[in-house]
Amino acid sequence: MADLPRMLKALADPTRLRIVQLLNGRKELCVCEIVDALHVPQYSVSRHLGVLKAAGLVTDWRQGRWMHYALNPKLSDEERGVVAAVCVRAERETTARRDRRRLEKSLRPREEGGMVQCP
Amino acid sequence: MADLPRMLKALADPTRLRIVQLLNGRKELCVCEIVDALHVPQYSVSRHLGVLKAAGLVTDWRQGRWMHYALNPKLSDEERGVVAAVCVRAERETTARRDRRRLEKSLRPREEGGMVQCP
DNA sequence: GACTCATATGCTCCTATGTGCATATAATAC
DNA sequence: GTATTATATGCACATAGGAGCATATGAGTC
Repeated sequence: MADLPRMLKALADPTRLRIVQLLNGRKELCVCEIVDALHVPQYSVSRHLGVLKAAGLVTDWRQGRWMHYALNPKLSDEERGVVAAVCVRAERETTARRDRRRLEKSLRPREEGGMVQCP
Repeated sequence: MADLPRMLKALADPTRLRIVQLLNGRKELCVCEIVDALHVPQYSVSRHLGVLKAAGLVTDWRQGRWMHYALNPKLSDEERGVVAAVCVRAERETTARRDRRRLEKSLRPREEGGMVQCP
């Protein structure tokens, strides 16, 4: 929540934009899934998630060893509007499709195989 | 036009946000009108307009001594969507109302008085 | 307890960005 | 030409931001 410039600054980075796109329309993701999807170092994803959180764009919670992230449900309608509009525009980027494909790939085994993944 | 992070970064500054808000829904403004409305040094407004232009958000053209700025008509629908959503959210800021009021004030004499203002 | 997995963070380096001042440029008027 | 008005820009400074590496923390497992 809070100030718009901070929120826009948080969105104004290619990596963070890709993260927000993945989270948009999805309930939640844990860090490792984002790392797999983006092919970006873990420390980088973690840092960027920190920025998004500081800007009020996402919330996180712990479940066992996994940290889950989701778009902040407390965002106002206007703020959701901004995120939505940005995501629509971002869909044109070539990375969008690719990230989603990789995400699905890493999501499936965790969901199918009953292994204790993100329990 | 072109890349989204650049566009968002351009929007991610309080002063530039105020400028975009003033331009949004209006045909055009010249620099001095913006300076009057924002109460910000001329060199600052000029610099910020440069950033907005470099990001493809605005276009400028000269008319006599006046430089006119307007939202870039070449923005795609998706990009207009972003700008619109941001402006909707920005309306909540207290500065929005104040800037517009000051703008009207400096606009009126130029339009009424037939003096050669922004000819 | 030791070990492993998932994630966060301290540190350094480098680059980008905003501010303020003074000054340059560009167009017009005289 | 000089003067004036409107706008842009060079420079110095301070500060923020991102990348990369190593390491710390936290939660389970054995």
